Amino acid sequence: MQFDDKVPIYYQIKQYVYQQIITGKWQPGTQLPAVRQLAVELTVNVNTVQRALRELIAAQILISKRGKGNFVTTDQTTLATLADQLVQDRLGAVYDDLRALNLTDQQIITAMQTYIEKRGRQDEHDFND
Amino acid sequence: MQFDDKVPIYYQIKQYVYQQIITGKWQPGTQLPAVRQLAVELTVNVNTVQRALRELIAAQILISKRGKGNFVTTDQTTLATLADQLVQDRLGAVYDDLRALNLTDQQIITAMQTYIEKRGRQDEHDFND
Amino acid sequence: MQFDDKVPIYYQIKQYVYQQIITGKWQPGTQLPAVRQLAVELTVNVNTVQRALRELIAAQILISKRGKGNFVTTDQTTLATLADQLVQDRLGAVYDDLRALNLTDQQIITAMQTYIEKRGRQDEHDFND
Amino acid sequence: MQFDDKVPIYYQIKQYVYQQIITGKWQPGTQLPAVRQLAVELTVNVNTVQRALRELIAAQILISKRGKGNFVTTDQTTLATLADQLVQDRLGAVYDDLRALNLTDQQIITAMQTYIEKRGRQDEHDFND
DNA sequence: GTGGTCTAGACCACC
DNA sequence: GTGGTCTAGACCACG
Repeated sequence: MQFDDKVPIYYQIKQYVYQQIITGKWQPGTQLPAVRQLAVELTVNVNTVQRALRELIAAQILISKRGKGNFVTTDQTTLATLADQLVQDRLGAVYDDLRALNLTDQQIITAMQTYIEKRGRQDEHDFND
Repeated sequence: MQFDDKVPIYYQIKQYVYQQIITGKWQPGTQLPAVRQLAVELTVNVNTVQRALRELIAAQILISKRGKGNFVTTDQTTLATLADQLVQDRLGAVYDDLRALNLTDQQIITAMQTYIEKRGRQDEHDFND
Repeated sequence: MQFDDKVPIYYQIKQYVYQQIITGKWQPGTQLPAVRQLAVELTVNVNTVQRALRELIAAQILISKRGKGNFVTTDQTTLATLADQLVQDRLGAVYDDLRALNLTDQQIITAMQTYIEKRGRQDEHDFND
Repeated sequence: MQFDDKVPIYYQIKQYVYQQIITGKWQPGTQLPAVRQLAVELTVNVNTVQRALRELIAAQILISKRGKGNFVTTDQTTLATLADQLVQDRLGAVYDDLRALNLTDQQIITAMQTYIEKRGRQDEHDFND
C-alpha cells in the first residue's frame, strides 16, 4: 500500500480499515490479520498499525480480545451508521472546497458528472491497452 | 481561519491562496498582503506562510519582486489551467474514495445531489434563524 | 465475570478468590473447583487461573495437595488477618487518592455517605423495575 | 514519581494530570511543562507521556497548540464535571469491592471513619518523629 | 501464537 | 524551542 505523506500514516490505516469493513472484505465478527501481519502487508511499523487500531477499538468499531486477536464488531447499528458517516463526511469536504472555489451547486453536480464520464472513457481506454 | 490538524498547515495555506486567486479576490497582477499581515490574518507563524509562498513562487503562480512584495502572476495560461486543475484534483480524490467504498458511478452522483439538497435546506434554515 | 483491561487478569482472579473465601462461599478446608472448571466459569485461560493460584499457594492462603486439588487453608490466624488486610488496603488506596484530589478527611466521609445514599436509592429503583 | 507496575504507566500519568488540574496546581489556561520535561520529571519515556496526553487532548481536558505547548482547557463546564466524576468513580469502585467482601453500607462508613482516625493518629505520630 | 506497553532515538511541522 | 509521528526492538500478559 502507498501512503500520502501529507497525512499521518496511522490515519490512513484507519481509513483503510473502514474500507475493508464497508466493502465487506472484512465481515462483521471476523478476525483481522495479526497486527504484525498487517504491519508487513502495509510495510509499516507494528506500533503504527496498533495506534490506528487502538482508536478503532476505542470507537467500538473493532473488538480486541487479549491473546486472541482483533475482530470486526458484530454490532449492526455501529456498522450501519459507519458507511453513511464516511460518505457524508467525504461529500461535505469536497462540497465545501468546490463552493470555496466559487462553483454553484449546479456546477458542482455537472462537474462531477462530466468527471465521471471522462474517467469512464479513460478507464475503458486503459482497459483496452 | 481554521486548519485541519491532520495535514500540514503550509499545505493548507497554499490551497487558501489558490482560492483567493480563483475566486477573483486576488486579481492577476495585484500585490498580496505582506507576509506578516497574512500570518496575522491566518493566525499562523510567519515562517509557515513563507514556506507556502515559496512553493507557489516556484510554481510561478506568484511572482516575487525583491523589496516590493509578492504578486499574482499575470500569465493567463497558468491561471486558466489552475482553476480547472484544482477542481479536477478534488473530484478525482473524492471519486476514488467513494469508489473504494463500493459506490457505483451512479450512486456517487445521486449521493452528491441529495447531499447538496440537504445542505441547501439546512443553510436556508440556518439563514432564517 | 468481567475484568478490567487495565490490570492483569491473574491479579483480578486473586482478588476473586479472596472474595470467595472471605464471604464464606469457600469455607476453610473446602476443595476449590478444578482449575479447568474455574477457567470456564471465569471465561479465562487455564494458564491464567494457574498463575493466580500459584501465588495464593505461595502465600499459604491455599493448600495444594498433589493429585487431589486445591484447598482453602484451615489456618485461622491466616484467614483472620486476610479479611481485615484487604479492607484496610482498599480503604487506604481510596483515602490516598481522594486526599490527592484535595478532599479533607471530613469531605471524604460525607462524600462516601452521600454516595451510598444515592446508590441505595438507585438500587431500590432498579429493583422495582 | 513512583508507578504501580500493575497498571499501565500512561494511565497513571493521566491520573497524575487530573490531580494537578483538580488540585489547582495547573490552573485553567496555563501551559504544561514540555513533554520532554515531564518525561524527565516522571522518569519515563517521552512517548509514554505523549500517549497519556493524547487521550486527555482527545477528551478536551488539554489543548495542544502546535509548536507552542500543551495547555489546560479554560472550558469551565469540562473542568467542573471532571473533579466530581473522578471522586464518584473512585467511591464507586471501593464501594463495590467492600460490598463484595460482605460489608454492609453502615460497616463501610464506620470502617472508613475508623481508618481515617487511625491514619490521623499515625500521621501525627510521623509528624512528631 | 496473539495483542499491549514501553523505550530509545530519529525526523518533521511549527513558533 | 514546542509537540507529533514513525521506527526498531524489547518485554509482558494472555491463549
